[in-house]
Amino acid sequence: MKTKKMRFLTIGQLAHRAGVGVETIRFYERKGLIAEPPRSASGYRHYAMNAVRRVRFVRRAKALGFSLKEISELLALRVDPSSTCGDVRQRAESKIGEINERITGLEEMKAALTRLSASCRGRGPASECPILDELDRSAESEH
Amino acid sequence: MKTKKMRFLTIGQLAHRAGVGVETIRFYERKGLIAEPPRSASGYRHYAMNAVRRVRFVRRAKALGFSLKEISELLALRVDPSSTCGDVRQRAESKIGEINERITGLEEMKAALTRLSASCRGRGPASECPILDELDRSAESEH
DNA sequence: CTTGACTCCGTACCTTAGTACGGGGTGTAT
DNA sequence: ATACACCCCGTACTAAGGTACGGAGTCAAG
Repeated sequence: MKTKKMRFLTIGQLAHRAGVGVETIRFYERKGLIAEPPRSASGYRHYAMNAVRRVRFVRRAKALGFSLKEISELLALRVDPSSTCGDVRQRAESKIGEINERITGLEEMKAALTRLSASCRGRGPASECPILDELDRSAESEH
Repeated sequence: MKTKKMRFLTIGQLAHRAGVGVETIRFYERKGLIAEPPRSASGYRHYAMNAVRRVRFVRRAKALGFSLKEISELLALRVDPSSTCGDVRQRAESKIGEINERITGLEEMKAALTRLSASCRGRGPASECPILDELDRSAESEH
């Protein structure tokens, strides 16, 4: 347990500060989400302090529903001088659209399940359950 | 292309009628979602007509948000004489709860993204985009 | 100078729900 | 009798996002 104040972070320290596992850092590096840091003579990764921000960026973007692939595109936009703020906003908006679609799908599932659930008084053997019956009984939607 | 009226279905016919691929049928069999059918002398699967219903049951339950594992539990309930209709309904209701949680999570993402998106007027280089800035700038929620 | 924690690397494994592949046998229409 | 569609099986691969493993090297403290 070394806690000497250093100008850089080891991979374990970075992982800890960013709230992820060490393996996750190396995984993100392989995916190109964080840059390969300089190495010590013995090959240890030495991260600058702001690497924490970078990892947290990834985590926050993920929490907003972006995939790692999309996150690396977002990061590429930032670096590319020909890309604009509008490009970024466009991505945010299309992600909102995606989320809306997913919500709609879930609402539909929920409505169907609610209807099914209401059809069942909860008495009697499962073999006669109207829920299972209806799943079984043939089939509007498909084919 | 044989369309002679038979009392059974080949795997391809079953797949076609159920609206899935042949490989999916074999996959469901491996997963225990559909029973292993009798075989012809040469090893071909011979499905009873009601196998179509079974496959469609799986597809419909999946469309309602159940995983294949959960679907096999549902199917097990139906066969188990000690299980009741209430057990089935309970599963439906806890799935509704799960869906509600997912919706809530998506609503939160959406709200956060909407706020971010509004902070960006869409002008200027991506490197100065307030959306990226905020993703970058440190960090309430984690750690 | 040894112990224990940490790091390196490559590779394999996990989950979910399939899809694809390759080499072989079968069924049937022409 | 031969073409062609269909079926068999086991295995590997896909996507996403990591997690785990094993053997080796390294670092700092006691």
